[in-house]
Amino acid sequence: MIDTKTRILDAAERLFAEHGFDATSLRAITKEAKVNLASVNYHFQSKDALIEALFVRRISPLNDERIRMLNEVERRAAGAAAPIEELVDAFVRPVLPGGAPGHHSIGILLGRMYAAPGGLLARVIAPQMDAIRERFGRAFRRSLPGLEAEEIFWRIHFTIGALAHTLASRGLLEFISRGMCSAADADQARTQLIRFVTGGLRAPSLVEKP
Amino acid sequence: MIDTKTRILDAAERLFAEHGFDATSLRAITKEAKVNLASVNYHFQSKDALIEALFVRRISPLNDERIRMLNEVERRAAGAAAPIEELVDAFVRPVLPGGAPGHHSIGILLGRMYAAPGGLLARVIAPQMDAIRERFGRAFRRSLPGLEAEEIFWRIHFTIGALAHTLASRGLLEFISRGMCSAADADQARTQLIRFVTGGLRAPSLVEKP
DNA sequence: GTCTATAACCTGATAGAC
DNA sequence: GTCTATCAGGTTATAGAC
Repeated sequence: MIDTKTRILDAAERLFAEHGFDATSLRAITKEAKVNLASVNYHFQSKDALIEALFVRRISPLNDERIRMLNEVERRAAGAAAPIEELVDAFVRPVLPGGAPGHHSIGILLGRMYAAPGGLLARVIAPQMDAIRERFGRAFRRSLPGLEAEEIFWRIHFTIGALAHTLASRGLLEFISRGMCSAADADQARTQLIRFVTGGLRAPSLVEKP
Repeated sequence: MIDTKTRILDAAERLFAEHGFDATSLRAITKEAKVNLASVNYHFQSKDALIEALFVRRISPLNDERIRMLNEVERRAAGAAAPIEELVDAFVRPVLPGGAPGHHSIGILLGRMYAAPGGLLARVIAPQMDAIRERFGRAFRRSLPGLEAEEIFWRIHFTIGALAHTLASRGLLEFISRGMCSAADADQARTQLIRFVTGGLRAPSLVEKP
């Protein structure tokens, strides 16, 4: 039998992903988790704290996997600049469905969070992103020597946008393609995303070089 | 004096953008708009209907501007395939700040909506996107003859992702760049976005050609 | 740690006078 | 069209027995 705390987190993750944070009540969560209503406030202090705990549980192993893949990529490059495709793969694969063990609905919550009001991003994600920013920032600068630092930040920003949209968008791809493509196809999503993003990162600099 | 209906729409747009749909009560809206609480249910039927009306008011002129710009691009191309940069510009500029007259906070709402639960996308946006999908789909296919139809849909999907993220993301770029770049710089945002997306669209096809 | 019961409050929507 | 007053129901959070 799984313990109460974990069952609450699992149920909350599932329901938040499907209906959003505000539209999901603690009553719905405790009902889904088959636990008592008061147990949420016993194990967590509030609904907000539950939401934070839910992200913290997933993000740490997810970022560990990113760093592990990046280490592997750099090991293979043997001192040379790493191929952009492989850097992008290390960055996106762990958050895509099937990319890391034991994460289920967190992708859609992550994708939604970037646009969420209320400072969730600054409060929860940002503090855990220092190592990622440092390591991937350096790797991209090294593999994209023709770009200014500012341009690289803009392009990482757009990369995260394409990734977040792939994680969280509901039925848009199916709609624009009239059903020809499906965002649920995880292999296609990853392959197409990496190809697109790599092309974007490799685009010529906007800055005239002397 | 602006009429009540418009004042409600303006106040709702502003507050929804700042705090989200669920966290904004009708009471907060009527207070901000300096109108009576009951007038919301008189002019619109419900909160959901108000949200729909709010999008409908902005999307139509915005898509008209996209088509107008596309017409101009194709006129200049004089029968040849249009340059990708110009197609992307026609697609993104009208929704970016300053790109169309009289829209204020709608960008962040649009950007957020793609990831929103509750079928808002299917209910409100999709029905108004037929002309856009048709015209831009054809133009991109013509200007990207090396790509399969499926690949083009995937890449338009990622383009919308990067665009939505630029519209709605709150402080992420500032965070990853440690303040070097700002998403509030509309000219930079548009220029960088177009360069990145154009590179992504132009990336080589994943499909082997015989 | 787990339960019941309830406090204290806020919400969207509406009835009915003007 | 605009107002007041209110309904009916939901919400988070907590107090206190076990």
